[in-house]
Amino acid sequence: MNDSVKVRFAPSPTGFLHIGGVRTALFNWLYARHHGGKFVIRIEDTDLSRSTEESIQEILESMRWLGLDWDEGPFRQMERQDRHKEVVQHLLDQDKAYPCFCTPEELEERKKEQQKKGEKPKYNGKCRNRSDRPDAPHVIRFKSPLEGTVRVHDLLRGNVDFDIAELDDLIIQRTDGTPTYNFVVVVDDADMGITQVIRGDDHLSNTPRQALLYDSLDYPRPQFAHISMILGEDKTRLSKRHGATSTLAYREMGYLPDALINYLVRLGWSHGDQEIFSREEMIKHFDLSSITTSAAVFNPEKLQWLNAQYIKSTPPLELAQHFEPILVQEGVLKESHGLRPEEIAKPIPYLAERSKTLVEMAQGAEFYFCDELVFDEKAKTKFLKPEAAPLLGKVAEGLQALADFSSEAIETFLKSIVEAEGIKFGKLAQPTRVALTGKTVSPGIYDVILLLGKDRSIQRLRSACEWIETL
RNA sequence: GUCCCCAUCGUCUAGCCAGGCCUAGGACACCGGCCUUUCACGCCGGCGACGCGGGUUCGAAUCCCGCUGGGGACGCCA
Repeated sequence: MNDSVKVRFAPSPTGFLHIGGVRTALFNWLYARHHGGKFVIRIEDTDLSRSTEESIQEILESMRWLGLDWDEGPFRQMERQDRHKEVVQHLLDQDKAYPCFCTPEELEERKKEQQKKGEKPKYNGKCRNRSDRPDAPHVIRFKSPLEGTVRVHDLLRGNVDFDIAELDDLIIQRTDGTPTYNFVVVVDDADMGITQVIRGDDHLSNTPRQALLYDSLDYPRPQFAHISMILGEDKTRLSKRHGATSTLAYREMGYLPDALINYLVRLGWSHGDQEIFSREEMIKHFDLSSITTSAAVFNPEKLQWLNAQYIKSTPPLELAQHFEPILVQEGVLKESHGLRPEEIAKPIPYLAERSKTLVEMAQGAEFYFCDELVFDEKAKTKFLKPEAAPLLGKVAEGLQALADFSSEAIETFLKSIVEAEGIKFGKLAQPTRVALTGKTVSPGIYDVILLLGKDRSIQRLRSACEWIETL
């Protein structure tokens, strides 16, 4: 293991993990795996009012489903409070931080005034030099330098300069004694020995503040790489309205983790013209230098196409383990079905090339797994008509007599009927399809018969005939 | 408003750093055709972009400046 690389994914547990977060996690994971370094998960839960245990579990479950394994953690920042307090005290002792007694209301009012005047809203430094220490609620602010520039070196964008005058004295500890993000992120990254901070570019403007903190704490700064964000179709930040659905929702919609990962890796990263990457290939080729810095729009159609590719190329038995929960979810199978993976995998070869999601696949597999066939009413009235009955009867009879029950034999047999009757193949295939599957859409008709087996096929054909007679 | 980032087909991107090989390549989507027992798959073809204006240069998608546009940040959120 390469000790010189250690990266982290640091989600805040204030909701589910969405696509944007997954991509940040993925890039960190790939960076660690490519360099043989370590990937750690750290839960940024310092906002007590919004963090939930449920979110933490959902985030971790998402990571596991996606196969993004971590080497250390998950650490929780709240468990490191003593350390954070110690560092705050250290800053206080060195006169690099100070208590501020301004109330939120006061601050709010000043902010409004500044905005009215067209100024950048900033703390005015009121408590920066006050010498009294009243026994009143207060926050701790970092005593930022007043002038100069901070140069942040970004691995993807080069040097970015910020005017210190744009910054103000940020709060590092709240009134309730808990530390704030910009402060803990510095302390934790430094303590944990994080070497590269790869995160969304919404953090780029926080970086000068953090850089200043690193400097005044005498910590070496890590390297920074700010990747672009993923935008919704309207080109605004991903939100609940967009594709910012929970990662686990994609699982429910029938997406494969590999497809999602593959889709996401190509958002902002490329390796020539290659579109499909195995994990090994991604790890092998992943490189910060082939990352684009412009924002990417989330495109569900391409994700769906990739999903279809993965459904087609994943071995049936392997696909079965993802397919089974979807079959249950879609009500095709009962939770207590007791079927072995081999049995679940049976219809997959016939369904894979016509399914974009596992949900579609489950619907297509209904005829195979159900005991009682459910008919599509339109299909029934259109194809199960009196003139179809004799044909269906002949198919049933012929199948009964078929010694060699193979796809080829079935084909030869069905074609012989078509020839004898002097009809088009579709005239026979469609009613048969409806009789066997209840739908007008299904795998190839020989495959359907083969899949169902002789007895079930004959039984369904017969009951279709019986139904026609009741007309 | 201030600061920061970004800018190639509708979308993801290659090309840009080391200017000519670019009448700009690939992929998704879309359109047309072929295949065909349904739906698909697949195959073939088509549509479609260097935001604008200045420079630098023999030559610019590529370098520089400005503009415009988009995004982000400006929380006792992360």
